[in-house]
Amino acid sequence: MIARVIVDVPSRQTDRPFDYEVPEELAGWVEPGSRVGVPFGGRVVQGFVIATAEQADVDRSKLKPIAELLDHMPPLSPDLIELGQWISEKYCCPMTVALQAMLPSALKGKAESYVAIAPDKAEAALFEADWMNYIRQQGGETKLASLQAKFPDAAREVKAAIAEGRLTERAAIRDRLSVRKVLTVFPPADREEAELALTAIPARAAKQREVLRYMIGQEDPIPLQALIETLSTTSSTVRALADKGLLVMQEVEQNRDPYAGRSFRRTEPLTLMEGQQKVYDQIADALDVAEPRVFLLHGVTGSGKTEVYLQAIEHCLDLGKQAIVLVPEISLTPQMVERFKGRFGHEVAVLHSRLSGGERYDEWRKIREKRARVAVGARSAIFAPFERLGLIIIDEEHESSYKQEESPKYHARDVAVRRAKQHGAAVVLGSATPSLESYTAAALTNASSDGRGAALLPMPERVGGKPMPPVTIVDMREELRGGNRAMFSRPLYEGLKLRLERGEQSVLLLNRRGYSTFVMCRACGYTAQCPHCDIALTYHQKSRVLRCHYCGHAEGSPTACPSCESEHIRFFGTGTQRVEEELSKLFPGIRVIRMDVDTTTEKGSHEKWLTMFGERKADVLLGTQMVAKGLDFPYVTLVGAIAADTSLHLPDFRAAEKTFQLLTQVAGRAGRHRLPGEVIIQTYNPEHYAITTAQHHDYDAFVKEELSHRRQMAYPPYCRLILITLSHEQLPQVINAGDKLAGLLRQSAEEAGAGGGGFNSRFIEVLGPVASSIPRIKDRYRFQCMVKYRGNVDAVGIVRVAVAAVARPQDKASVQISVDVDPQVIL
DNA sequence: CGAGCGTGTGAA
DNA sequence: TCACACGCTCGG
Repeated sequence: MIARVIVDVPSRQTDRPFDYEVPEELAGWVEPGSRVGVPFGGRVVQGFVIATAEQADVDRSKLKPIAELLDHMPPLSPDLIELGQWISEKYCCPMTVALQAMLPSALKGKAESYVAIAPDKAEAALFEADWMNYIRQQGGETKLASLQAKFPDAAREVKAAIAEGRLTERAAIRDRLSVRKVLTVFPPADREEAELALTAIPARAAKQREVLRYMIGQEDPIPLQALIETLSTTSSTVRALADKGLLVMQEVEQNRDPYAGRSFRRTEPLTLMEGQQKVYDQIADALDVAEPRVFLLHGVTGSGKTEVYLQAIEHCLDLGKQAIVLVPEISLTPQMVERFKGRFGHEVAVLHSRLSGGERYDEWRKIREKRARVAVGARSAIFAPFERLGLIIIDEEHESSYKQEESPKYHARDVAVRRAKQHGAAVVLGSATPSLESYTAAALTNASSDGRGAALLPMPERVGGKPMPPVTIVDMREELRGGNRAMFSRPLYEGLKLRLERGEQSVLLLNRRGYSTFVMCRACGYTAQCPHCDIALTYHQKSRVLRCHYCGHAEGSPTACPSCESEHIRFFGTGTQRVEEELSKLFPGIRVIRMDVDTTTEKGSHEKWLTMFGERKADVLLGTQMVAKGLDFPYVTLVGAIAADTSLHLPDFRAAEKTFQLLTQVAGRAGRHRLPGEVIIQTYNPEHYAITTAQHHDYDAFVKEELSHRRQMAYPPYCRLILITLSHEQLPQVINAGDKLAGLLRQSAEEAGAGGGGFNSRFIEVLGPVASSIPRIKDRYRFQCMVKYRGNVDAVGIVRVAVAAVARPQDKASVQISVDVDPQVIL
């Protein structure tokens, strides 16, 4: 038998299957999806079997055998292999990168070298070197790495021994992590016999007696460690009993359950409101017919989307299928997990980035081994290895965290639609502020109603008929004219004061971390820049350093201008740290929790701060966009956006969309319960449509305006985009490669017969090369080309060919090229 | 990507 | 004449 193997060497020229002989003894074990170790170019690497065959692609004598099989159960199923193929094509990445992205990183094995004493040379005891003795002690074989560590000076001798054949070398793939095993003690099988034996234990072995007596009274096996602790004894006592055959000790597989010891209160389905019921019925119908469908659930904040999700999942499980729920990383809080665990108990597997590698692996195995039927997780949970997928829910579908920034640069929404197609599953995209891509897909579908695309499910009312909180826009230019130069406008100041007096809570949003955004000399105009990136340094008050938010570079803050030596060097712009300081000045004794990347890097800290806030141990929750999402606290009655414009002027065609979404989301945090809420937005652009429409919670008005802008500028959803970024340490190299790439792209575009310009059904246009918006990051210059296209054009294919041609000299000095396919309209 | 090989260069 | 450095090719 032949196996087609994708080797784990992520490069353009090895991105194709290689054929291997399947050894006789593995014939029944190796199947598509198996993970194997194979000899490749003089070493052993990890690989994935993507197919098996009888006939090889190449001369059979060239074939090498598979060296080892790495798992009993193939980690990939055929549908995931197919999905990997699709990802690799669509997002322009090597197949192995796509496949690896679908698995927990624990399954990324590295080759390890072992050396053994050659069997026929075993009598060569003449070699009484201490390293040789060491190998013998280890049972005749040991890791080369540990030999190197213990006997650093023996390198020459060991090498010689291998060369002469006195030692044999073998390579094997070792996983980063394995199943955790715990030594566990089992109660005696025959209690009467054990009782009898108890009397036979000598009087001086009091501890042994105690242990045995305890174990006789025990129903379940308990971990050795726990036993030792409860009876304050030692392992030798227990071992002695085991040696006498009175107790059994065994390695037992242990799941690292991140939610162990936490009980979740079981919840029952709630009665749905009329609006919810209508939406639920449509999803349930789709589940019954088991055809691929996409729904866009447009529900305002607080409209009860989650309950609809839960009941849809329940229906899906009743049909004998499984479900995936994606939520943005940031809202994977215990509260969120609790809702799912509360309804579906231990059948829920939770996958997110704050889990340790081992925990993540164990949750994944729970799915693979069919012990879980619901997966709740961030982006990568879309790859949960279910066999009969019935339903995929993507909550807050507009969130940008569904797009992976590293290769493979996939968008979970697009992958979800593709997976649903494979399984005949339904996709439910939920949001209060749907992305324009999804919204137009739904609008087009409803117009044509041919069953393809996305069906729109509106839920315009809040549960309990709660009104949306009133939103006040404060024009900061007016404030300035009125003589207020502070960061808080008078209305926001008054609002905060009132909340403090009433003992209510406030949430403040500022999309800039650090203390100040830039440092400038008032005398000569010098600004502190990062020496490695073309970006201003941010001052951090606590550590008193200037830090680059792109590469992490840090330097001491200057007291005098490094350029003109003037002392008029000042900090400008406002970051979260500065707001915190200002709050303490204005309201002495105020309790502020600041949440940004600087305060939430520690594991569990995010959760800790939110719990504190929920227990009303703080008056104000101040943070970057992470405070905008999914929080639900009854005593929050004021929400303030300190500088709504921060995200409005970013060099991104989605800037207005992101601003609208952020403001709408954060506004939804206020007054969700008994106490009425209020929202204050400070801005220098009070008449901008992203802000005025957010003020009135008017999604439709925003979309109308934004779509007309997109149409004018020919941006998505009116076209598709591919952004190609080139980077290199040397500027001329980047410019050169950029020109060459753009030339090739234009040539292919022309050959594709779709000339630029206009809105004809087929077009492709190449823009650039131009310097990227941040022209240098980490000492690398950056240029970019953009490909805009519409209709039936294989733009990704054209890009792939052009990139391959430019990146040909594959030494490490060559220009790095990254291809970023913009999330596409679902159809 | 990385091992191995061929070519070329330099020092004895 | 040999040692090593560099770059290219190829891997099953």
